[in-house]
Amino acid sequence: MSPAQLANSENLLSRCNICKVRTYSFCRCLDEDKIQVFSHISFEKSFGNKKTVFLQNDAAKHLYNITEGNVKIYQLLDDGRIQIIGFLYPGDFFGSYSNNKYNYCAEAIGDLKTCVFDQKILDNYLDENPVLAKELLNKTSFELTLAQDRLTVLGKLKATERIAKFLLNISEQRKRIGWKNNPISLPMTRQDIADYLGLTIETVSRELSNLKTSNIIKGITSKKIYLTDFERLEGCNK
Amino acid sequence: MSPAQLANSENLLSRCNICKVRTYSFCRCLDEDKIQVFSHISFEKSFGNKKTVFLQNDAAKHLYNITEGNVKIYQLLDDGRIQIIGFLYPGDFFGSYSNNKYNYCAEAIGDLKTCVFDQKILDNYLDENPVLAKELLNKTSFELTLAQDRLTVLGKLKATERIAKFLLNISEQRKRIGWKNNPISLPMTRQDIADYLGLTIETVSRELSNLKTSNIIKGITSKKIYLTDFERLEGCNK
DNA sequence: TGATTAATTTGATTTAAATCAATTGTTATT
DNA sequence: AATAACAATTGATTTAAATCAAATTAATCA
Repeated sequence: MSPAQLANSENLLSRCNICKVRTYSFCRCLDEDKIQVFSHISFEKSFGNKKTVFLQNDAAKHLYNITEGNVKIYQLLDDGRIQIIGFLYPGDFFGSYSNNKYNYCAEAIGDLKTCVFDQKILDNYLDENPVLAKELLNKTSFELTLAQDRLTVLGKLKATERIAKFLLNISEQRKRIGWKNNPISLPMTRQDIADYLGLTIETVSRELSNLKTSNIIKGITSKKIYLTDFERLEGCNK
Repeated sequence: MSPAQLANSENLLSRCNICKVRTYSFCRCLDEDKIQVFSHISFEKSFGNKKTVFLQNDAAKHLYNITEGNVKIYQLLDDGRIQIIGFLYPGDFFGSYSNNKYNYCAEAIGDLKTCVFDQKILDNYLDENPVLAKELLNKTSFELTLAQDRLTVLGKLKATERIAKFLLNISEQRKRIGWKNNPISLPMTRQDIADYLGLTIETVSRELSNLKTSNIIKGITSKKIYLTDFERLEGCNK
């Protein structure tokens, strides 16, 4: 029997067994015995492009793990200004573990598949499984360091530096989950990049054009970029 | 015997028993039995004003909990630019739980007392105490939401809005740890505020002056400010 | 206490990035 | 393939905040 057939016959058991992101998801810390139980406390949910997963201030009932696709999480100000908090990738989890309200909106970029956990059930599960609690703590701590690094980007870096760092970060992220780090793809729009970097769409576009004419990057399409000169790109952030 | 004398005679046992920040520190989740054991895995350490607790990229061996005083954590760019990641208050913990290097520098603002944990020992302790692991996860998740809120401040808010939000946040923070929320004190310098808000010292000074002439705040001293008009101050951040 | 140094405020000018405006390129639809 | 709808780029102008420059106020020390 193939893994997929096994999945069919044994149902939830093997959803985790054939999961492509398990090696870099927070559930990776569970052994085969535990994952059988664990697979029963989550379910799959898919979203189409631009579909909202949840809104800021919604009651935070669930925690999501990305198994396929991308997500943008963002905060909205009452006059419509948007700040994108992050772009998320397979293996990232989002939602809210500890608060009763979500702290941001979450929206699918392209087709999205997620593994969904009920916050309360997960919370109970953690009491019996300190390994998982520690793994979640590790992942959350790591998220926190990323957010802190981003504070420096938004607080101190010039437009050119922000763009350069953004491109390098995406390249790194790809490496981290085992994809080749060049060329990189930008699944989000220019407006998204602007809202992520605290810039305007025009500035993003201009800075990308500058990097192109300096032969530091090469545009394959507007959403696919080849990083020609890593050294000089790194030099853009002092 | 007074609690202090008891502390002396019974040593570490009672350091936690007389601890002033225990009700809002991560150790609050431990009952009396557990805290006796727990008190042995930490020790006290004090720092004078402007003393460095650790530097960015130092090996992250310890985790600190503030029992008295304030800390600023900041990132340094190689050309000397500074971004202050946060100002920390009694009951806040800092350092790095999951990474092997600290992600920021930490420096005392005024006299500082901390409760120090060895990262590895704490990590082992968590295996036996999922409650503590969950509490740390809760606190870290909360830190993450604060950092995310700050991304919006640095990415999207105007100078006036940043200052207004900053003052309101400090007022809230005081309430959270049970102090009266007005007037507020600003233990940090104007330069620190600027480096925290992604502004310059001149802009901070000017914006504070504007708020004063609009009778929204009143300067008692340069480090002590009375919030005269909360509504209009909140109105400053749309 | 006054002298010295440091911190803060206020003013004049410059500038990086925003805004306003138009054009070009890309994707989807009939 | 032509049209429409959307996304991205490029150009001209404005502006919020940075920079440059003093002046004022507060803190430290002999």
